[in-house]
This record gives sequence, C-alpha cells and structure tokens, in this order.
Amino acid sequence: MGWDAFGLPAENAAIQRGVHPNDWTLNNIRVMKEQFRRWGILYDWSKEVTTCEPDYYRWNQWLFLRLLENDLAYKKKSPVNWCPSCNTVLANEQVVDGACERCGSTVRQRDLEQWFLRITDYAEELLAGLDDLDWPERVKVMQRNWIGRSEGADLDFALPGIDETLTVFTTRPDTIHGATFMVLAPEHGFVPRLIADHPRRTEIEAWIDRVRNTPRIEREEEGLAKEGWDTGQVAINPATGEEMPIWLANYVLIEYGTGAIMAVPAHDGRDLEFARQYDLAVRLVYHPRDRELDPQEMTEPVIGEGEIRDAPPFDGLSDSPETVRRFIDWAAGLGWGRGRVTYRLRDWLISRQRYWGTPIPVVYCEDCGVVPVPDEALPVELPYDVEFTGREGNPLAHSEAFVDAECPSCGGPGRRETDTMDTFVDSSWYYLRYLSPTDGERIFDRDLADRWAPVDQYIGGIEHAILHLLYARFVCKALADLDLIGFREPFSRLFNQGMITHFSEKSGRVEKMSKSRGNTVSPDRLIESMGADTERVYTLFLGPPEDEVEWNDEAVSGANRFLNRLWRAHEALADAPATGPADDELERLRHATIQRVTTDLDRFKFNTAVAALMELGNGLTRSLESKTVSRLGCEQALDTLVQLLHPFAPHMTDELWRRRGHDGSLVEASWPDFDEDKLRRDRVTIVVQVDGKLRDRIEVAADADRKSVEGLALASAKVQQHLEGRAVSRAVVVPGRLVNLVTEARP
RNA sequence: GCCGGAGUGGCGGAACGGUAGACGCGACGGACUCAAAAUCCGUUGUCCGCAUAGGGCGUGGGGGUUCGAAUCCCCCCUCCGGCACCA
Repeated sequence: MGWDAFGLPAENAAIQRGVHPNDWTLNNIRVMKEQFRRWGILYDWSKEVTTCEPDYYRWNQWLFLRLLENDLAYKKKSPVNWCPSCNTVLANEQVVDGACERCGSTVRQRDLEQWFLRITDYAEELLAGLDDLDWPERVKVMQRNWIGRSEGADLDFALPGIDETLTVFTTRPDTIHGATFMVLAPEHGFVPRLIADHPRRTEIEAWIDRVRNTPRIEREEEGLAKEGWDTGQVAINPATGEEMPIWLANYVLIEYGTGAIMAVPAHDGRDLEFARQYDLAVRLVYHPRDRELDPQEMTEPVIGEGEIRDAPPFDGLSDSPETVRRFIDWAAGLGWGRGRVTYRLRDWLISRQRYWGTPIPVVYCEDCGVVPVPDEALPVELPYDVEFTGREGNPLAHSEAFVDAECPSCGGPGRRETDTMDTFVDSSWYYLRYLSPTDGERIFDRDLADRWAPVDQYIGGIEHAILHLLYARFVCKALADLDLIGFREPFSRLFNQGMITHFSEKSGRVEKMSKSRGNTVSPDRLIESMGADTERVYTLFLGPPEDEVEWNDEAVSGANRFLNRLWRAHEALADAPATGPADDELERLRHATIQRVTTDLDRFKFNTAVAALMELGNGLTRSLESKTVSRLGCEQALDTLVQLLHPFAPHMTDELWRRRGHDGSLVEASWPDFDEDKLRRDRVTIVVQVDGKLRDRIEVAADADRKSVEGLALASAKVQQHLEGRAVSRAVVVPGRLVNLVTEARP
C-alpha cells in the first residue's frame, strides 16, 4: 500500500484551515486506514510507503540527480502553463481544454525558467512499446494521440532578403510544387529581421504582441479567425525556383515542427482559407482525374486523390506514401531536404512553486552556477516551520533557513532551489520501492526489482491514461538506461476500473460520485446499518468493474437479503433429512458454481460471480425448504458457498465457517476444487428448432448419438405440426444443445 | 474532421456463433399478521388470445454471411471518451 501524499490538497487545507500539511496528511492516512479496516480490506502493511516522508522523497531527489547527470533533467526558460488559482506552473498533461486539470481555472502563459525531464527523448519508444502491452485499447490510443507522431520531411527554403535558410517541417513534401507562400509563427526567430524595414513595423509588432498574449484556450479555440501579415520578404521555392511571399499568421504554432510552414493552399484546408482571405496564389499539384478544377475558384482542397501534373519527373503519380518517399529522396539528393519524424509530445515540466512536494536538490552559487546537492547530503528536507499565507509565491522561498545554503562545490554562499517536484514524479517509480520500503541504502533492491517487476496486473482509473501511466513508462525506460533495472515497461497488464455514478441533488443529474459534487453515499453509514459484507457484495454486484455503474440505494437490499438468507440456511441445516432424492442435483450445482466463480474471478467478472453465488444460495434454500436434499448434501453446499463467498463477504463467512465447526480462518483455507465428472448430467434438455425457430424441447440421454437425437426430435408432435409434411433436407445436431431441422421449402 | 468505445425488459445487467433477458432491483398477486415491518410463494419483454393452449414480434436502424446472429461483415443513426489550425 502506498500513500501518494504530496500535493496541493494538503497545502490548500493548510491555507484554508490553518492546519499544517504534514499533520493534515498524516491524519488523513490514519482515518483512511481505519476505513479500510472497517471495509475488511487487506494489505501487506509491511510494504507500506508514504511519499511525503523523507525516507521516500529522498530517493526522488536521488533519482532526479541521476537524471540530471545524464542530461535527462534540465532547466530552461520557456512559455509555461500558469494556474493563477493554484499559484504554480503545470505540465501540458495537466492542462485540459485550456484549464487547470485540478481546479478548473483558465491557464495563462508565462515565460519562466523551469525544470524539465526529457521525456521526448523516449517518444518513439513510448509509442512503439504500446503495441506489446496488454492494456485497454483506449488507453493506448490516448497515449498514441498524445505522443502525436508524424512522419514527413524538413525542407530548406532560401530567404535572400535576410540571407538565411528557412527550414519547415511538412508531412507532404510531395506537394512542394504547389507551395505558393510561406507562413511563420509570430514568435519565429527570423521575424524581427524579416520585418525590420517594413513600413508598418510597429503595427505588426503590436499584432505579434497581441497574438502572444492570447490565452492558450482562446488561441486553440475552434474556428478562431485566421490573421496574418505580409512581411514583404520572399523565399525561393527550391522545386520551382519561384519566389514566394513570406507571411506571418496566428494559425502557425511555434511549438510544433519548426514554427514555420510552406503553404500549399490547393491541398490544405487551412492554407486555402488563408489564401482566399488574403488573395494569395493557389496552384494544383494533384489534379483530380474525374474533373477539371480552376485553382482560382476551388473552395475545397484536393486531398487523397488525383495525379501529379507539371512537376517532372513525378508527373502521373498518385497520392501515396511511396510518392512522398520519392520526393524526400529527391530533395535529399539535391541537398535541400531530409526525412524527419516529429512528435506532439513536449518535455515534462516538473517544477512546482508549492511547498508540499519534494524539494529539487540543487543549490545556486554565484561562482559555480547550478550545483547538484551531493548524494550524501540527501534528503533535502522540507522545513516544518513555514508560513502558509495563500499569497503568490512558494512558502519555501520565504523560509530563510531553507533558502540559505552553502555551495556544495566551493563552500561559498548559495541559494537553495525552492521549486518542488510535480507529484507525478513520486508516483512514477513507487512500485519498485514496495519491494524494499525501508531500505536506507538504496532507492530499491535491483535483484528484487528484476525478480518481481514489471507489475503483472495494474489497476487504475482512466484519468491516469496520459499522466501517471505515461510518466511511469518514461521513468522505467530511463531507469533501464541508467542500468538500474533490467526491464523497460513498468506495467504488463492494465485494467481500468470504471467510476461509480450517483444521482446528484445539486445538479439534478447522474454524475461521477465525488465529494465535490455532493452525491456520495457514505460507506460508513451503510456499513453501520447493513454491514461491510453487504456493502462489498453489492458494490461488486453493481455491474462489470470496467464499466461506469450507477449506485442504486434500493438495490443494496438485494445483497443484504442474500446474506441474511445464507445465515438462515445455516440455522435450518439441522432440520434437513438424512437422505434426499435431489442430492445429485444440488451437488451438480455446487460444482458448477465452483467452476463459474473461479473463472469469473480470473476474468474480473465479479458481478457474474456474485450472481452464481446467489444461484447456489437459492438452490440450497429451496433444498432446505422442500427437504429434498440430505443434511450432508446441504452442509457441503453451504460450506462451499461460504468458501467461495469469503473474498466478497469475509466477516460473515468466517463466522459461519467457525460455527460449522471448522478450525482456523477461511483466509488460510484452500480454494475449493470442482470435479468435471460431477458437472455431467445423465439426461440433458435439447432444443429442437425447425428452420432456426424454437419449436420444442426434448430430454435425451447425455451420451445419445446424433442419429438417435435427430430421430427423437422428429418424433416430437410439436415438431411434426410445424413441419406440416415438408421434407427435412438437413438436420444440424449440436450434441447436448440443439437440433435444427431444415426443410426443403424454406421461405 | 480523425481515432476509440458503447447502444439488450420499467431499472442495473446476463448470454464459448446454438433456448435472448441469468442474477438482482422494482412492480403486481398471494401466504403469515389484529395491523405493519421482516420473511416466504407465484407472476412479470411485448402483441394477439379466456388460457398457467398456441402463436406473431423482439438485442439502435438497414443490408449481408450462416442451418442458426445480441454476437461476424458492410452502411447509417445516437450517446460517451480522446486528439484537433499539429503543417
């Protein structure tokens, strides 16, 4: 069990209620442990880990230093996402629709110097590795989308006006003959020189400023109007030798590719829209085969069809990956292009301007610069005595005792880094610490790690699809490259549990059950009234665990009735007869239930496992009431039921187990086995169909051969009635299941 | 727009290509009770039908494959989720 205990909620509680984050967190852990106890949830507490303890976060710092040594951690100034409410920067993955993933505030852009981890070095492996993981498809798809690989080429364009070469990234180098203008992001490095002599320079600069300061959410908004300026400069199209005007526009993003594009309006919707808006030339490369298009009139780009014309030696080629490849080879041969793959994934921003996290272990020295804290000096501990005001700025920065530090290199005066790490760093490797949680010498025991990890079965919510799960994969690969572990993927199999939803009085809708929505059902009260076993059985019976399921307060009684019936069944055992005619039937059901529950548990189908247990319970109850099964048979059925039910309802089953006279706890008892022979029946019910429609059911000996089953089916009066004298042309016999009689004159 | 997932009774949900609706909730009828609760028994997809006789129709819609389709294939609709001015 691990407590992912650092993070903003603790610090916000401190600000709002004046409780220290450390006290608040440790108290929450205590309360939650007690809750687990009441639920009957079992963990191996000797493997407990708490990320906010120095014992743990010291190894976070140690890991950071290794990444720093290997150039996988670095600091740079760049535009970053700033949440004004949380008063900290956020990683791209923590910005959802332009808003803070945690609090929902609109995120602003700020230029700040921040620490990053070089996850982009692993983009290709993170993408390729997904194919071999036994993970839900949707999680893999989300990661693929997030990594955003695109294959294409870098192409060089001469800019005679400023004596530079402009490189653009394009996935369609095969359309270069149709490139009629260039577009740069307003932030592109060449822009100041390109517009230096522009007659309306100040206007352009004002516009650039406005675009830069547009909040991310607005700039990414759908249907945002395209705006641009002609720089008055030109680039030379290396394929045609022609001059092309260079424009600046808000639809080109500095973060992607090279921050500049070649615009091919005939074959790109965005470029076409821009060309029409500013009356720029349009030239077709791929001409549709079935119609003539006037480039000056066309309103839709030509995509994925047509053949190349007026671009020797490529004339006649169709739009295909092979054509793209030939263009790349051609450009490469002439020296103005080369194949390249780009990714949407950005490096992981881990700096946080908050107190309740792992201090980043570096010291700034005027003489030596950025100096890592030596391993022996770890952990850099969080000071307890800090003021929480809620004002902007990290409380750590106001703690002189923390900030003042000696330079580890020269011994001179230094200033400690006050940024703390994103809590996703804490959770990116914790599974390795589980193996040796108290080891004071090492981050983890490599031998144990290589023996136990990767994790065979991981369980988590979909909300971690591109956060925790991507970071943990990255850190695993980095650890492997640092030769600290011998595997490159942390979690072999992943299961996504669904959310529990419930009607919310506040919104009048069925929503995710959460405290903030005020639609929670207190497990404590339910446990109080019906017991933890009812709570557990019902929760598992709700529906498939991977689905979103709605909590139904009324349906809980079903689980409660089931358990009560079982208890009464135990009390009724004494009245069972010595011998019973239906012993075999209950015995068969008992074995069938063992089989069903065992396989259902393996498949995580807890809802159908509970259903199977209820069926055995019903069978037993009926037997006891009708007194058709011997006492021994009933006792066996009850014992098996109690054993199979134990993981679902541990408290009551353990009690019943003892009352039945067994020694010890069911936790230590073995799982029941089923006997194939006992599953067999002597006589089976066979369904008879005529032309695929159910017409009758017949009883036959289980080992009856096809011919005799067919004969019995034909002998059925109901079947004869439906055949109406038509001849049977074919009989499909599925042993033990059905007979389908196919007639000649079928409709 | 691209990609992924899902549509089954009044409700939650079951169904290796082989009896659609297991199991549970709810509802209705009955037993017990002075009464209620609890408990127990029965009915409960829908339509025709006096029927607890028989039959028609039924797994979002339309085609197809098959002796047989909720399940496999194609097209469409709706909902949920991810990505999206990504060159």
